[in-house]
Amino acid sequence: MIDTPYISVAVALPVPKAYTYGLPEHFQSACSPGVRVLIPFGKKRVTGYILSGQKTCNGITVKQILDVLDDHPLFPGSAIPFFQWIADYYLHPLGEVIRTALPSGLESHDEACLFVTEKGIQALSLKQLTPGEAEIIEFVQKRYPAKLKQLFKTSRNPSVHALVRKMEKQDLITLSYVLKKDGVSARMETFILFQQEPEPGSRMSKKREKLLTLVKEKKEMSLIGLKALIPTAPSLIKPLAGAGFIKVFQRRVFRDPLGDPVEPDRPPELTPEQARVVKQVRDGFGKGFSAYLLTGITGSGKTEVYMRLVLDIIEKGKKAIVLVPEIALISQTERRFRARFGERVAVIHSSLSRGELLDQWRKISLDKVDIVIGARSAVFAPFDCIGIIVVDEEHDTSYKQETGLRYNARDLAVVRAKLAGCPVLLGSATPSLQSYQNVILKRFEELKLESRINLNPLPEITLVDLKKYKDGRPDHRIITPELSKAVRQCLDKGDQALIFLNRRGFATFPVCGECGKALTCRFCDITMTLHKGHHEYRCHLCGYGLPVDATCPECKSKIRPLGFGTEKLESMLKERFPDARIARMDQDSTSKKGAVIKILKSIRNRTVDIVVGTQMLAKGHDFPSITLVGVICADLSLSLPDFRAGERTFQLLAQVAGRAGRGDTPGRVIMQTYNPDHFIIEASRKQDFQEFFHNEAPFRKALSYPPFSRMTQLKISGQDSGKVQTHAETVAGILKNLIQTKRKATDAAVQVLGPVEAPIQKISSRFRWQILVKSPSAALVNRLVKATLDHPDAKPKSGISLSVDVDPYSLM
DNA sequence: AGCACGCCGACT
DNA sequence: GTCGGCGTGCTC
Repeated sequence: MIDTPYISVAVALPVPKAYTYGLPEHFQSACSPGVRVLIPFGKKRVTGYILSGQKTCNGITVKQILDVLDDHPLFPGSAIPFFQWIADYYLHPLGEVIRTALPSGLESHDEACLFVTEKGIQALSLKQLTPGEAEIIEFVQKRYPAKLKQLFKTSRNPSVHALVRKMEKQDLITLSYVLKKDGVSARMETFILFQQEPEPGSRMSKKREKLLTLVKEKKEMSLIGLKALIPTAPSLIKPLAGAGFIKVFQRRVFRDPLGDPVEPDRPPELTPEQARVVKQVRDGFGKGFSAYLLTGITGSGKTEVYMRLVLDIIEKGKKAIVLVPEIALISQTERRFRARFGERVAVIHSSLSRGELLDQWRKISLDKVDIVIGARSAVFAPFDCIGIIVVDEEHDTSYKQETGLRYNARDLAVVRAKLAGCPVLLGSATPSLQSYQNVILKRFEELKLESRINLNPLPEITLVDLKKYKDGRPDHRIITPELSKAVRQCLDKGDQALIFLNRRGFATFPVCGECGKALTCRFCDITMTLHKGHHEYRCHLCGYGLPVDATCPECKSKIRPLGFGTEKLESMLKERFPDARIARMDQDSTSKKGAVIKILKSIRNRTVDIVVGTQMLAKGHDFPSITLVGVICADLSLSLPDFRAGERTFQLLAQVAGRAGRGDTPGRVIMQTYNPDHFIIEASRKQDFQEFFHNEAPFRKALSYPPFSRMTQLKISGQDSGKVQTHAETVAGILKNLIQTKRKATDAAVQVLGPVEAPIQKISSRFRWQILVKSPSAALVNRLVKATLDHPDAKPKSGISLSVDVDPYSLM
């Protein structure tokens, strides 16, 4: 309920501010913050989000809202300061922030559509039209409504734009705006309600009688449920309803995304260590914001700690948000929460359909659940009264959204907890440098779990120096004799092995046999990868493909398939271990729906002996019967031109190694590397986060990289490489100018690096340049970048786009 | 974003 | 001389 004559509305468009609209009295009762409204904006109608009521319109002429789109707010009013914080911090329009936070497919807006007039139809049948005109009329007649945008996209005629205008003037066609409906809506189901008994002695068919008895027993049944018992039910209900015995009505139901049921579990007794950690966090309940970093090796029971704390919070009548990394399929953690809390959990996950996602969202905002568990977007869950936020595997890169609003859900979890005045618990076996630095700075409190549950020993990790095979048989550089022997032993014992290689495809470095040039993508600045299974070379950035028999574009000679990925590795293993059943898990083998489940099931049911895969294998799934893990090349990601390459490598290796021996038998890990002495390889061999941290931190500090500084990256891209460069230089010029003029006002140092060409200079025919702004003060970076973006000359000219990445994860 | 208003080149 | 290109500016 809003009882003011005006409302402040955020528009789901890239406009920087909120707008004031008139609120007719008959809409007031349906309105509150978080409800969507249909508003006239410029020439069109668009979706807006109500932010607040307003007593005055401050003297501006306002328009009235046209309609109210929800019967219940999509987010609580308490979330608005959170959204506003995000808009300010990430320099993103508020309306777009809200749109990103809400389930997709909720925006309705007008679309320009074409219609043919009488005159147009006549002209067409009298053949008075040019072929171009006739084509447009036929296009419009073929689809209804005919979207203008679609016409522009499909037509090969470059001057359709002008032609359409001309035809409109001649009254052959008309243009008007049609409201595009919501992509998804609530699902309705038919229910049957018992009304009254038939008169005694009245005659009725057996089937009708049976149906009536059933409904009477249950008082109310869904048609689907009834159909399971009486297949002909749909045709029976009409006459019964006509006679007044039953009533048929529609009611909205929730789609069930959880599918297969999960066995409920009982909370086990906590280890003394777990109990201590739980107590420590619990003691802070009700005392406002506090942040904890829970560190503990794989298998030390972090999930159980989360579950206890969450239970405690919901018993106090508050809500909990649990964030987990985005992985293919539902993770082990999600499954365990469902097993423990059942119906009280909503799951937000990328594998949900849009409709299912909307249902989960409604369940949350209608207070039907107490816990939300999900990937990064779950941080926006529309709870009003949050008691705890948990971020599992807080170092995981999937918390960072890499398109549009480039937020980091782990950071936002901390902000939301601050605003909600509740604790936030970040957990990881391999914390991010950022979070551990926060422990050192006493912003976070560290909680440790040091022993493994059941006292299972950690796997034994052996390094194999690949340098000693560099002049030997080429295949020994891929599968070394040491690894080969270990796999053989593992197979002979009837155990399973996991072989990890973070590179997919068959040949990853196809090179011309004559001129020695690498086969690169036409549209991107990278080498293509040979995928034998798909019979083509593929670009991993834009998807462009070339046939397997492609020749060198320069000299037309044969291409030599150098370099190896998972596909080649799989075939080599098949050759070497012909008796083993081998499965491969990477983006290529799991593109079909249900493929991931199939592979995971075959691992669980032990119908495969060796599983080969990329980092897809390393995350989130539990493989109790794997006793051997082989890492083909531990240094692959070490040499990337990115200051976080080392951190990522350490986390990945530690995680992969943790897959070995989670069952009763201790595991073994063979890690092949060209740099056995590198501190990152050494630290991951020992699974020693402290060693990694104390070696990595000084390097970051010396170069003033995060966590010792804050940075924002500006990315400039476009098809014309010259224009991109010019604009990048313009923007950098504005930045440097601002620093000059503001120098006296601040003593904190700011560095501007660039503009430089991005490490990958071209993706999908777009050239890329970047500028990095770095300073110990996040606020200063924020102010500077904001001022730069506000400068009129910074606005990208046509064909150029400028995007802002605050706290970038990857500088590629 | 999308659309209108407003200033410069190739056509009647 | 106009039609139509697309470069800035606004949308309650």
